[in-house]
Amino acid sequence: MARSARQSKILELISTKEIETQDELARELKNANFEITQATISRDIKELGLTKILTSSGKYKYAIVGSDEQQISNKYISIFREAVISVKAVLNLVVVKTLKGMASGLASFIDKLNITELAGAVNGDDTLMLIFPTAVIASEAVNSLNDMLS
Amino acid sequence: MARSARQSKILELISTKEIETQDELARELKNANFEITQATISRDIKELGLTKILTSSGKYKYAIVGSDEQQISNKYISIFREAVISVKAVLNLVVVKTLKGMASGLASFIDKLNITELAGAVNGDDTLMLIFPTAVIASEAVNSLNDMLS
DNA sequence: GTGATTTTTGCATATTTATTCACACAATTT
DNA sequence: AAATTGTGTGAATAAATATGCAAAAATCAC
Repeated sequence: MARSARQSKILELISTKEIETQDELARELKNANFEITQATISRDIKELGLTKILTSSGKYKYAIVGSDEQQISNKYISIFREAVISVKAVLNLVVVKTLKGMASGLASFIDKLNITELAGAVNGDDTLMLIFPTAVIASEAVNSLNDMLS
Repeated sequence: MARSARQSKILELISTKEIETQDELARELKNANFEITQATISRDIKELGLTKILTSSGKYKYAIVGSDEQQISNKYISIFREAVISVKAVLNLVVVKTLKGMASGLASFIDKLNITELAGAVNGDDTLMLIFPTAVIASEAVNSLNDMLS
């Protein structure tokens, strides 16, 4: 479990902060109580298919980026499976319960999916809320998500 | 001029071969008669905003990838300007004459633009041909391209 | 539980990439 | 023409990243 939690945290960190190096990521993870070395981060980054991209300010930062094929998903789905406890629709909302601390990493990933009907997403520590335009679309989304989990 | 030609060649190389390191790119450039060191390639790669992405086989290779903002274009447009001699429509085709050797680098770049109406593109050494569904669309494309050049 | 097997990790180091510094050359100013 | 300024480059090196290998941790079969 620690592995997925750490990778989920990595997704969160790179999407909320401008992480320039793996050492920097190591320090951030240390703050979040993941005691880990640069070597392991290098491996995580490869698994997650993350890469450095150039920002407008001329610095490089890590980001989630489409790989060659759209085969990225597989690794993410497996993190998804480990992190998610339940998925339910409430009116036009989808509420996803996750293990503690993993909601934000998941949110970053879902953002990258560019789901057209998704109006927005907010998250706490162990809950992720997806906002859809209608209840019908929300319940369809619950079905797709549950399919992905099984 | 050598600079743009070299960078154009880099675009061609990374889109036709799986280039894994800057040293490898240096060797390929040497074959194409660009005598250059890894240091300069590092700088070219940063200017072009290229990054390594993970291929499905688990190797890293260099690729053109969307940067943070869509500000990539600027550098490419300047290569474009130096390379292009003329742009003309012929029926539903657009024929772009370029300096010798620069047509294929340009083709790689145009592919990345994901122009929806563009049915396809082929190139020789100094000519690039863009195939559009109709003559009207082709002549509109000529106008946009000429705008970009002025 | 025990032992066998697989996975994950750190350490040390190899490999790869970015940068500093010095210099060559071109364009511009005086 | 000489001085100045700017740009591009390589050599050397610093910085960042990937990896071979051994050990630790987790998982599995019994």
